[in-house]
Amino acid sequence: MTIEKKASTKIVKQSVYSDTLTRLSTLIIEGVYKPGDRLIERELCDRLQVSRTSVREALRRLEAERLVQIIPNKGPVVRRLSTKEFLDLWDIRTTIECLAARRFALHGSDAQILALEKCIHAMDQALVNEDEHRIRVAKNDFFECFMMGSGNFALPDLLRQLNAQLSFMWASSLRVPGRPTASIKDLMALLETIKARNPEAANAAVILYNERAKIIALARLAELESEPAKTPTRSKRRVQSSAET
Amino acid sequence: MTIEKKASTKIVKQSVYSDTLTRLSTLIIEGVYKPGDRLIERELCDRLQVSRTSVREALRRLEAERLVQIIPNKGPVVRRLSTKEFLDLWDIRTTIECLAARRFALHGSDAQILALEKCIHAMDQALVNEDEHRIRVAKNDFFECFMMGSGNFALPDLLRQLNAQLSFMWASSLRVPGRPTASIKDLMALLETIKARNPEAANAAVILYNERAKIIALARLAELESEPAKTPTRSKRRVQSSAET
DNA sequence: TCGTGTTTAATTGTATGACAAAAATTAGTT
DNA sequence: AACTAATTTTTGTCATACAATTAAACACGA
Repeated sequence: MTIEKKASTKIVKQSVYSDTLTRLSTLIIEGVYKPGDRLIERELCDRLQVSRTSVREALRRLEAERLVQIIPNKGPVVRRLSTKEFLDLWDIRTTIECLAARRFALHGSDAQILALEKCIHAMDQALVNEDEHRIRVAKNDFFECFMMGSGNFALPDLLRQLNAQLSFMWASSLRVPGRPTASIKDLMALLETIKARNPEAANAAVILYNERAKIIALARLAELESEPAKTPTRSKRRVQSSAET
Repeated sequence: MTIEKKASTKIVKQSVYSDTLTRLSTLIIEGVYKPGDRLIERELCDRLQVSRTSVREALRRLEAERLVQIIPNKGPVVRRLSTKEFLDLWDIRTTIECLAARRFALHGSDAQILALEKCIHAMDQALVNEDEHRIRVAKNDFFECFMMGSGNFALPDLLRQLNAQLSFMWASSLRVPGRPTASIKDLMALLETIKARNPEAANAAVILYNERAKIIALARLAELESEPAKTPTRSKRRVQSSAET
């Protein structure tokens, strides 16, 4: 198995496609395009300065990752989750994390445990500073560490995909006052079970942590579902101000 | 002003893209293109009679689903699994199935249980007749039922994706004499636990069944790894008179 | 004002041609 | 056979085209 090494100074020229993919998914995950929004191809071409070919290839990829839904003859739309779909995904995510936690507790190296601890602290810091961007990065790092520590190399990708789908509430879960601290505590507890090399406890810790986070997320979801006065495909030209229903 | 009548024959005209996707993934899953094989775009265009545009979009999709790996400047290749990767995926699959089994046992309707039973019988039949194609169909049906019965609508897709990745040994696991019967027995046992509405037993049944199947799969994998006549280094290939205009 | 049918514009789905850059193959030379 | 130069394939990307479909704008009668 080859492990790729990235030289620090080396600026890797990405392909137009992969570049487009990254930028587009960022636009979605960061909420520039919101669930339900149409993604008009030409508009994306303009914004990203790439050809329709590349945009479409990126869209196909995002469709596969369920971030975007491509409706025949109508085009791509940012995927919107029903509460049911949300819960289904959450359940899977929890299960996956449980697997990771058990394995981490069993096989994780001390170095990996240390790395995980650092990630949690970084996240704590970011939360204290209320730095939205850093929080996101820290969360990603945490999950990356968590999954890698499990020793199952297919997990990071899978979880990344699940998280992307759930991303619409990601950035927001920290807006709930008091929650962040609680989150960190939950993660600390998880860390302890791993340190103690106790897979069953780790499993339980993940469930607990996910159960609590789910409640917040559900609240956020309800909030989202009530507010969206979805503008019917209007361009920048006109702004529809009237609210119906 | 043409009034379309689509009453009896519901032949839905698929898009070229989705058609291409299906056909291409079938070619891979059924082993026409084997792990490691290069997928030359123009070749695929010829074979499938579609434009490069559509082929490339389909390939991007398959890349996202990890059936194909697109190597920069080299092109798409049918993904090949190392033993480690295989085990990692298998572990995830088992976990996912466990989740499904527990939920099925808890929430599955009687009708769904019945459907599952039918699927198992259909599979049994197909195995007895040694009808390769029907076996594949039966397996798909079984998993579909199994996942749907769980009530988690995100599961069928996820499992389908995992199975596709593991597909290289799918068709073959039944070649091992004696295994099929054992498989069916394992599934019957699982069915019983679900009927008994016993989630923990169902969980255990899935683990058992997966553990046994894994052994077969691993053997098959070793077999595959030893035989491939791939040419990693430069090899001289004799070109017989392949003149062609 | 409100449908409701019609015309017009925007958008998607797909194909084709083009071309530089990177790889693979062939041919030529030692 | 080993190495290198020349040639052909193949990829990655863009631009253009155009039918089919959908959405928007418009017009008109109730």
